[in-house]
Amino acid sequence: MGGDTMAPEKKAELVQKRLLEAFGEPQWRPHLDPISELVSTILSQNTNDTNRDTAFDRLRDRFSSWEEVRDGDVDEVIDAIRPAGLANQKGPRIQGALHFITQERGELDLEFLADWPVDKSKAWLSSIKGVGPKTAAIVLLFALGTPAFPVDTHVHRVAKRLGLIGSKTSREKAHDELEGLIPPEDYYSFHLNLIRHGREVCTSRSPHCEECVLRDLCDYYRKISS
DNA sequence: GCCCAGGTGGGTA
DNA sequence: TACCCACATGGG
Repeated sequence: MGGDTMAPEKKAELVQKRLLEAFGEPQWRPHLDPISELVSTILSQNTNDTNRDTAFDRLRDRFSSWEEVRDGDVDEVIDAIRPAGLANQKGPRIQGALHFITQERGELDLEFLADWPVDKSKAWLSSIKGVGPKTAAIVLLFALGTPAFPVDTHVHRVAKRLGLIGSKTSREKAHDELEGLIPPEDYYSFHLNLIRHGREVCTSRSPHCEECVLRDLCDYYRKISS
């Protein structure tokens, strides 16, 4: 109670605690190298994990390296990634990103970003067409272990309902707001558990089920129950 | 058929 | 700056 008067930092701390109790500490999954993570994340945009993985595997099957994807026929790339949807956009964007990195760095590698300030890395990645704040943050957090907090549709929806961010805060702004609410060492677990919560508990279809451990903190719940 | 899925860039006011 | 929209495939 009093969730609406609680300071956002305090509420975020409580949410993190409850999520850890409910789901545990997420395992650090064996992540992809940064280039593969970037391609995989572009493929994942506005689609589901199954379609992303199918498209990613097809791409790896048809090309033996990212250099070949970069220099290959765009129609072949598009055809390979068709299962992910939006292939006509994602194909050229993937090739464009690989070209951009090569031109800027002289090679197809992103490890150098681990030594850059996070904000600079974000800006650099976001300057690539097809790479927005979410994709940039995923590459930085998952593949490079850099403290960036990715905001996807689940994180955005749940964070708004909890009042961690304003009800009209855009997804883009939510990145900065949420990064200020939690310690960087919590980004990984908070991100994954918030998404798990958004997928399995407070989904867009069943926004407030009985077993939600965050009910008393949820502005949306208070709204619909008053 | 309809809705949703770990977004982004371009256009418009 | 802040909305609005096209983009496209697969599963429930």
